[in-house]
Amino acid sequence: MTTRTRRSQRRTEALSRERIVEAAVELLDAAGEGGLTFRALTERLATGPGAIYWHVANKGELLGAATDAVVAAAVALEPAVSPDSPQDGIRTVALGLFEAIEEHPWLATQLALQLSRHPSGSVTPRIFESIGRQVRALDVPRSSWFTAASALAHYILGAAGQNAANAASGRDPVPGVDRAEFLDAAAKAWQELDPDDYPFTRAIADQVREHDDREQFLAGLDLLLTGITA
Amino acid sequence: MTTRTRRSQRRTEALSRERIVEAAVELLDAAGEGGLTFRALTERLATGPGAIYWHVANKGELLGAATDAVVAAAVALEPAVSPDSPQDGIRTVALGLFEAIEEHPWLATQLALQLSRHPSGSVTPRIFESIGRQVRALDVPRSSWFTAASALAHYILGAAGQNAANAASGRDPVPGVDRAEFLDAAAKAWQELDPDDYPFTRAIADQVREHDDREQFLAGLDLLLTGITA
DNA sequence: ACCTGAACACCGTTCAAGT
DNA sequence: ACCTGAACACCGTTCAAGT
Repeated sequence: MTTRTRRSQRRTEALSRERIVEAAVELLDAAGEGGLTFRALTERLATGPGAIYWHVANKGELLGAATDAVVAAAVALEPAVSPDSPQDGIRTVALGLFEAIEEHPWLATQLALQLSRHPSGSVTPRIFESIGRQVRALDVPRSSWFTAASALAHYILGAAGQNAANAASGRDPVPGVDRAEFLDAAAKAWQELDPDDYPFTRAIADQVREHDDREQFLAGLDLLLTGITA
Repeated sequence: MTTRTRRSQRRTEALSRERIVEAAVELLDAAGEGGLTFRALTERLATGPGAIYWHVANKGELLGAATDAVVAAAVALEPAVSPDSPQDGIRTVALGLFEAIEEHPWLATQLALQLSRHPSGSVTPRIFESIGRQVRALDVPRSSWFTAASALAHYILGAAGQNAANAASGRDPVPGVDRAEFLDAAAKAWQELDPDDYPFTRAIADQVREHDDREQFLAGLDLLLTGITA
């Protein structure tokens, strides 16, 4: 069950912060939060814990750097295409983050941690900037910029985070947990709730089974965009 | 620096799942995620780890139960007042969750975990139901219920989560970290960003310093409500 | 300046044994 | 049925020592 190590022989290139962060992301992708340990990291990098601590202060900083690296890659893509409209630009940014969390489900929790606990770090401004540029292009007064950008960031990160597990199970080839089963189990559980306490949740349980995460995500985003430009 | 134990003598009441969850919430409130350990728990409950494992399966289940208990208390309050309008009802539910995260900052991360990894658990339907009831009272077609309720849940939890640290530092009497300083530091860091890379973020840095979390939260919520009822 | 690896304190969890 | 507490495997982190 343990991942086979690809390099138990001596490493050739020198260690670097970049190389360490790269390995951390790989471990997180492969086995989630619990997969990132200093022992797994030292094995993969063919080194000792002291070497890693020379380049990063502690595990928290390493998680922050891994989060920043993935977010930077996600929001850096968009300048490539010039959107038809500001609305389209916002959809592109939003989908970029949505897909980043889809590929790296551990990102959802880390994002919540980074944004709330370290707002002066690099992750928060990066996300704020890419959303904000599109907001500025929207036809809203300057005094509304901050509110609009905040609301969009909250919605996008909230939605992306909550879809993380769904999305991950959708591409996961691990036996026993595919997307249809996952949604089916949730829908079934919701339908068996107490009718007196949960009338609404029961009433929409069937829509849960049929819905598409991405469509749902974009539909909600459009509701917010409508409100902003109203 | 360690919290003084209140009961090192033998406990009088029998142990119960409820009592354990209650102690877990207290530890989480006092010292955050890191504060909840089985050792701290056994000391506080004057028992051994085996006794706790008789009532809960593992730490994950305990965190889930603590989260559910706090959320249940937060959303249970609202039937007491009957809202003037569905919009007002949604604001009440939203503020209830906002305040719960304000009082229990660890809730932000746990909510993200519960909602994404365990959607068939008790937390997700609880939140969905309290939002959904108000949505149903809104004048929107049945086919839009699910989208509207989802969008609201995403926004509310995303926003509440990202405000968690701000809010906590606002009431925290711990020396060196009060709310004004915290926001000031963030605003200052944003103003020193590279002008070429971060024009938007720099431009609104001063609004960060002056904004009120709760007003901002409600303003964003109203944008979404406008979009839903448009 | 950069790396090694043994050692430390602490963690979640188990389980034979008690009542 | 419920609880005890020693023990186990594993974790993040440190640090004297090497190059």
